[in-house]
Formats: sequence, C-alpha cells, structure tokens
Amino acid sequence: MTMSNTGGRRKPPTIHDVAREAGVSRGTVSRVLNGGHYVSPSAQEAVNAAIRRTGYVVNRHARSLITGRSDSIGFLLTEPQERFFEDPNFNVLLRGCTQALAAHDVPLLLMLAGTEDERRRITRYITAGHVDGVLLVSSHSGDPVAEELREAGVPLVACGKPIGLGSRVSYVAADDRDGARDMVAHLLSLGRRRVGTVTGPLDTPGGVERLAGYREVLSEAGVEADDRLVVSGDYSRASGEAAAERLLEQAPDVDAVFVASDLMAQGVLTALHRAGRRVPEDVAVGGFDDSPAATASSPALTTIRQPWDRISAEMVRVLLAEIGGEDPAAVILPTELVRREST
Amino acid sequence: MTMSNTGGRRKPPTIHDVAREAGVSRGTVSRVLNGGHYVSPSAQEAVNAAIRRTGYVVNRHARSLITGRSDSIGFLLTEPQERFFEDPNFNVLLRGCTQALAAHDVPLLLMLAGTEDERRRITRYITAGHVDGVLLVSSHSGDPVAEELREAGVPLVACGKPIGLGSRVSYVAADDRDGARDMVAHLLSLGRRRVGTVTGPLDTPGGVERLAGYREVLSEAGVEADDRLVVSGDYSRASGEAAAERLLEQAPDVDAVFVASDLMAQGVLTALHRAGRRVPEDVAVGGFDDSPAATASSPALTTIRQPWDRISAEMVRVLLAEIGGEDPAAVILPTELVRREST
DNA sequence: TTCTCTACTGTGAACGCTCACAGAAGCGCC
DNA sequence: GGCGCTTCTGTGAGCGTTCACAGTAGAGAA
Repeated sequence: MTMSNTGGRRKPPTIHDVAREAGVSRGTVSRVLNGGHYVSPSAQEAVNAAIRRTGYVVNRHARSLITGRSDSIGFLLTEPQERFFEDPNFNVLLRGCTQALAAHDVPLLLMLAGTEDERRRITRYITAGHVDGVLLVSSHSGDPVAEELREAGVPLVACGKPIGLGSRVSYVAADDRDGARDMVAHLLSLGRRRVGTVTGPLDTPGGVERLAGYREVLSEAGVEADDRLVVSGDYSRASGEAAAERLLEQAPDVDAVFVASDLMAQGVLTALHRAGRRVPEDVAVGGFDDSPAATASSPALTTIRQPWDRISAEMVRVLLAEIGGEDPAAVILPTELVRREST
Repeated sequence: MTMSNTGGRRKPPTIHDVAREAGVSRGTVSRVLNGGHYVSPSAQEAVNAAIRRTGYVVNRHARSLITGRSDSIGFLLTEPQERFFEDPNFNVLLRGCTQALAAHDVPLLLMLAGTEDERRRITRYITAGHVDGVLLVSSHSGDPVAEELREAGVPLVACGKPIGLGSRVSYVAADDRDGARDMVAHLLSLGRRRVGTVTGPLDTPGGVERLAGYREVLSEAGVEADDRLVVSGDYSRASGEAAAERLLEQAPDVDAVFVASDLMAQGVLTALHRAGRRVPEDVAVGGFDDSPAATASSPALTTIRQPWDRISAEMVRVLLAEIGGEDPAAVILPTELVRREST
C-alpha cells in the first residue's frame, strides 16, 4: 500500500515512486507520460493506476531542464499599461489566451514592460529561454522588444500587424480596413454625405488601416474628400472629446462621424451633446470595437465588432504551431457591423 | 575572448562557462548569484565581469529542481470570469500585482479556474509545487479551491476577507465597513433622511460589510430603519438598474441611495433618470470603488475609493513574507470618500 | 535452425544548478 | 608550535526528468 498521498505533506512522489508502484522502470513511466508509444497495454494500465494512487504530478522543472523547453508561454505587454488595462478588449484577449493555453496545459506568464528597465529585464528573461514563445501586444510601431525577440529567434505572435517589422513575424488581426469600410458604407447608406472621422494614432496599424478604409469608401462613392473632416485621437475618451470639438469647429456641417474606437466615440458623444447636436438625428456616430462602452453610452453605439475570442484562439494556435517548427503566419479575421441607436 | 553572445544562437552559457571565464569555480559563481556572501571582492568583480561578457542568465529550471522553490507565483481567479475581467478594479489589481512581483524578479502565472475541470487541474498544478504561493481573487464564500490550497499548506493571500475560511488564511482588504460608514454619514450630512441602499451579493464580504456600515451609521444617527430601503444587487450594471426600480416602488420617498458599487450605481442613475428623478437634487447617489465608471457616468459619481494600488502591493508583500516563513496576516486598508456631482 | 524485424523494456548518462562538506589561508591567542 | 576562529574556495553529489542505447522476446521468413 502506498503511504500518504493526502495526509503527510512531505515530498511529492517522483517518477521513481510511480515506477516502483507499477512494477516497471522509469523509462516506461516516462514513455506513458509522453504519449504512450512503445508501451504494452498492460504496462500502460499499471502505470496509470500507479499515477492515480500516488497522486503523481510531473515535475516540470526537471523536464524542462533536459528538454530545453519550458512549457510555458509569455503574454507580453509593451505599452504604457494604464491605457491597455482600461481597454476591455485587452481583457477579453488576455482571458481568451489564458483559456486557450490552459486547454493545452500551458501556463501563461503575464509580463509588463512599461519602463526601459523592465523592457531590458524581460527581454533577457525571454531570450534566456524561460518561455517557449511570446504573445505580443504592442500596437505602436518601432517596438524594440519585438525586434530583439524576432532577432533572437523567439517564436512570436503579435496582436495586430506590427508596422515596423518585416514579414517574418506572425500576427493575428481583425480586418480593420474592411471594418472601417463597412461602417462608412453604412453611414453613406443612411444618406449622410459630410462624413467625418476621428482616427486612432497613425503610428498604429489600426489607426492607419481604418483611415484607409474610410478614404477608400468615400472616394469609391464619389463623395468629395475634405481634410477638415479628418481629426486624430489616441484611442482615449478624452481625445475623442477634444477631436469632436475640433471637428465641429472645422466642419460645422458634419452629419456623421466614424470614430476609430468606442472609447473615443463616447467622448465624441459627450462633445456633440454639449454642442447641442442630437445623435443620430443631426449627427450619426459609428464606433469601433464593440466594447462594453458601446452599450454603456447613450445612445448605444453602432460599432464594428472585432472577433476577440477568435483572435486570441488564433494567436495561441499560430504560436504553438510556430513553436512546433512551422513557419510564421498572418491571420486576418473578419469584422462585423453591429447596429444600435447612434446611427 | 568569448564567442558569440549575440550572433551564434546555439547553447546559452552555463554557470560553468562563467566560472571558466572568471577563473573561479562553479561554487563561487553560485555564491555571487545568491547574494555574494563569503566571496572576496576580487572574485566578486571577476564573476560579475564574466557574467556581463558571456550574457549569462541563470537557468531557473535547474535552480528550481534543486531548491524546490519555483520562484514564481500564481494569480488565481476562481470566478465566472466575464464579470471580473470587466471590472476595472480587477485590472488595476492584476497590473499592480504583476508590477510588484516584477520588482522582486518573480514572474506571475495567470490562472483562471472557471469550470470544475479547470479547478481540479489548477489545484493539482499548484499543489504539485509549480508555484511558491498564490494570490487569490475569489469574492464568494465556500470556495473549494481556497480550502484545498489552505489544507495543502500552500502560501495564500486572498483579496478581501474570505468568509468561509478560518482565520489562518492571509488576506488584504479595504475597510468596506468604514467606507460605507463614510458615505452614509456624508449623505446624512446633506440633510437626507430617507437613505436607501443597493447592496452587493450578501455571500461576499464586501456585500455584508458595506451593508453593516450603512446600518450602523443610520442607527447611530437615530434615523429610523426601514427594510423597504434595502435592496440587493450582484455588482452588475443591470442589477443596479433593477434594484433602483424596486427601490422606487417600495419607497418612493427615497432621497438618497448608497450603492455598493459604481457599476450598479450607473444602473441606478439610468433608472432614476427614467423615473424622472433628478440627481442629486431629488435623490443623491453614492457609489463604491471609484472605478472609471464613476467619472464616465453623468452626473459623475461621488464614491468611495479603494486603494487598489496599495492592496496589490500589500498582497504581494504579505505573500512573499508568508513564503519566507512568516505567519499569515490580515491587512485592512483605509478607504477615501471622493466627492463628485451625484451628491 | 538462424537470421531479421518489430514491439517493448531497462539502464546509464546527462541537463544546470545548489548544497554540504572539506580544505586552505590568514589571524590572534595561549 | 598548536589551537581555534573566520573568511574564502573548490569538489562531488544529487535534484527528477528525458534521451540514447542496449537489450529481450516473439513472430515470421529464409
């Protein structure tokens, strides 16, 4: 009989204990643990029973030491963190990645690199092989960390197309341009002709692509382009409010606004309200993200839903594939127009 | 000269390489790595130089294998995750813990235990010693995971006082009762006498304590208690809205409401607005949390600020102390009344 | 029979580190 | 000189696993 798998909390059982218990050798237990190839059914059975009886759990440190793999992956955020942690999409992403990895029994290490110091420390940590791969969230271009990791050959999947890097880095992104096109087309279909836009930061792929989609549709529809209808924000609520004020000043006849994020759209609504413009009667407002902010604001925002659940799942899938030796890949996922009260 | 600490990305340098490079033994390098006791200044110097030259980074797996420590800690969330991930406080907490741990060079493993299956797997993972300690976020009582971990002797710090468990588990919490007292006293000081409350779930410490604070102050002020003024919610926006409707029905003469969370308070504002009550003229509304929702809503919410930055820092401090062998501890941190437009 | 092939099993050696121990060197004190 | 003490250093062992290799046994083919 085995002793104490519940009571005496001394040393945890090792592969050796399991082997003795099952009447086989370490090697056989190890083989069972790693897929069970070249193991007789009877041995298989005996080992599994022994594992259950002893409460054995593999020591990942010992395993990692010899395999060189760490069997864990990092979730790296290289941004001023306040902004991201306030972004509901970020949370969906983080949760989705954690869950998707958990399904593969891979723990996720959360790493924040806000300051230059942290950046250095974390890069060292990663390149030292403490994680097998990295899920990177860093919208801005020219991120030195991404470049370093890529050069060091660390498997890497970015969320959103990294602007600065070459094509040899994997990424998963929603189809920003197409989403923007859908929204602007929707605004035009309502009969609006003075359609403005509040862009995101133009050193982010999202900012650039959404603006491009906006311009494309207007030009295809033969609507006159007017630079006074284009103002920039930084995805924050406050910047949306400021942008809307600028927009009203530059183009008082604006009758619709495509805002590149829901958070900014909230700010836009506030500014419009203060200016006495009714939404959607006077000005139709379209957001982007379908964040909780979209339903929280009044009127509820028509917006573009990004498939964050699929994005996180795809990021994990691509990263695991890359760790498994496959080549980098880019995945673009479709967006969806969600119509609510603001248009 | 050393070869390839940047170019040839073969095997990372080991403690052996550093020792050879520095002209000392493995033991001396190890001692330098672990605090530098019993090491001569000259050796110290030589080793540090060699580390810099070779780009050596300690292999934590090898270290963990022998020390038995994993030098990582888990952040465990045992809740239906949607709710928590949408809670801005949760994000501040997660970020704070990650940063506080990073300062100690300890990586944080994010673990979500939503389903029964995940719960089992994660409990196994933790009790197998893959993390040195756990930061637990689980507001509801009777959490089996917490109990199991406690029994297994895993160092544990909860966020908020765990109701079900004995006193032998550490926790860090804001002073809910005192915060509630401050808010209700504030409402009374405005001359309100029909002060209602929307409570949180009453199987959470926050829910219970905040209600207790509310009752204490009313009774101390000699204001007549009235059960029609007390309704319950579940911290969600929607539940706040429903609660406010019930409240208006049961006690139409209500002139102030203490709501146990900002999110619920948003719902309360919506319901009051719909019912044609002005805030704060007809009904003063006080929230709890000082979340972004507090400034996002209009009118901006008077609320109670919980010191989440300090809470996370204290959780980490207490956990590291407990891992270091100290006894469990409870830390209660003061809250702060933030006055805005809703009162 | 003998040889080969397949399916399975056991046995050292690592992996990179820390720990315990044994020593060496220096110093002061009897 | 002998002894003890402190400070410093090197060495072997071993943490729990996987991997490469060397077997063993049984089946089928020559």
